[in-house]
Amino acid sequence: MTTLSARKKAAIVDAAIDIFQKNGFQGSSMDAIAQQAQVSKRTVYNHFPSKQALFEHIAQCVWESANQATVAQFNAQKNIEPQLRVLAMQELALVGDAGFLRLSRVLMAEFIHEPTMAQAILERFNKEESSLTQWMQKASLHPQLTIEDAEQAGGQFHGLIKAQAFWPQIMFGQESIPKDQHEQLAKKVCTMFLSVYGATE
Amino acid sequence: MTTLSARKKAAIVDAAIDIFQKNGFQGSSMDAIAQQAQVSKRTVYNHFPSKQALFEHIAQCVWESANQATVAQFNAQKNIEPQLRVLAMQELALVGDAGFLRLSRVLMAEFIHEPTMAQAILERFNKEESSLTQWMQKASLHPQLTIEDAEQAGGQFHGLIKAQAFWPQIMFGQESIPKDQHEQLAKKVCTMFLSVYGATE
DNA sequence: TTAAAACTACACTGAGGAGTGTACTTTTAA
DNA sequence: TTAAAAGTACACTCCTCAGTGTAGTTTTAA
Repeated sequence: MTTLSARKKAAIVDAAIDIFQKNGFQGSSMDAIAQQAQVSKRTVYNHFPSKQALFEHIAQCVWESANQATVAQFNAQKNIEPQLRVLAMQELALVGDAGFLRLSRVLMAEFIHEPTMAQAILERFNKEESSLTQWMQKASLHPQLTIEDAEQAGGQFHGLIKAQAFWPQIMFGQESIPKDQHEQLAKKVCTMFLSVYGATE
Repeated sequence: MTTLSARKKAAIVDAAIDIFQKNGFQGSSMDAIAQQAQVSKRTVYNHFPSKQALFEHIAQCVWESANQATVAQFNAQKNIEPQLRVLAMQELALVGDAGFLRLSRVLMAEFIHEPTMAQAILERFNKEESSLTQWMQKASLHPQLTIEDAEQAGGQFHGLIKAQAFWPQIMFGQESIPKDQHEQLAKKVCTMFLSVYGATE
C-alpha cells in the first residue's frame, strides 16, 4: 500500500485532469479540484505551489507518455511497406491509448490559445516527428519511393493517422480506435501513403 | 458609410473573436473586449445581453459560413475522380479560408470542454458531411469503387483534407494553405482516397 | 431644429476564485 | 512511544469580473 501522501497527490492529479478537461484551465478552480480529489484545498497547495504548477505537471505527464513511443531505424535492405507499417502501429499505440487521449485533451484546448506554447511543445513532440523525418530522408533514397520533401511527407504520414485516430477523439469525444483495428488501419494508411509517394513498378 | 451603431457592433464582434481566440471564453472579460473594440462596456451590453450571447453570435457566424459550401450531386455518367476533385476543392475553399479558420479556432477550444455542444453543432455540420455520405452511398454502386461503409469513407475523405488544411492551422497556428496549392492537394487527396477505395483496373 | 436613440464615463453590487495563515488532528517512521 | 511530516477546517485578503444604474454627450432621422 502506497503512502497516504502519495495517494493524495495521485488523487489531486487525477481530479485535476478531469476538471481541467471539463472546464479548461481558466474555468477550473482549485476548490473544485480539491473537492473532487476529496482533499483539503490546503493539501493541494502543499503538493503544488500554484494552479499553473499543477497544470504543468500534467503537461509533463503527456510529454513523458509521448516519449514512450520509440522509433524504428530505416533499413535499406528490407521492404518499405512493412517498415512503414511498424511506424504506423507505433503511432497508433500512442495516439490510440485512452490515457494519452485524456491527457492530450487537457493540453490541446490550451494550445489553441497559446500558439507559442503549442509551438514549443510541438518542437519537442517533433523530436519524435523529426525522427520520422529522418526516416523519410533516408527512405527517399530508396528506389521504391519518390519523396522530394521528407518533412512534408512525414507530416502527411502522421496526418493520415491522426485524422482517424486522434483529432476526432480529441475534438468530438469519439472513442479511441480499438486495438484489434490497428493492423487494418495501419495497412490502409500505408496504402494511402504509398499511393502518392511509392513507385509501384 | 454605415451607421455608427452598426460600425460599433462590428467592432465589438471583431474584438470578441480576437479576445476569445487569445484567451478562451472563460479567460475573456467583457471589459477587455470593450477596450479592444474602442467602445464603452455599456455599449457592448446594449448590443449583446450577455457574454454568452456574444459568444453564440460568433458561433452562428461560423455555422453560416460553413453553409456557404454547397455540395455537388453524384453523377453516375461521369468519372469518379474529377467529381471527387470538385468535392475536395469545395472543402478546401471552406477550410482553407483564413476567416473561417479564425472563427473555427474560437469554437474548437470550447468544443473540447463541451462534447455535447460539439456533437450538436457537428450534427449540423454533418448535414454537409452527410451529403457527402449520400454521395458516397450513390458512388458505392459505381464499378470504379469499392465502398462498404459510406459514412466511414466520407469521414476519411474529409479527414484527408483536414489533416493537411485544417487541424495544423487550428492547433498550431499554421498558415492556411495558399489557394494556388489547392489543386495539387485536391489531386493528392483523391489519389490517396482512390488507392484504398478505388478499383484501378 | 429637435426629440429619440445610441454612446460614454464611471461608480457600484455581488459573486467567485487564487492563494495564505493558523490551530488542530492524523499518519508515518524511528 | 513520540516527534516530525502531512492532512484538515476555516477564516481571511485581495482581486477580477459579469452585469447594472445613472447622468450626461453625441448621432440620427424626421
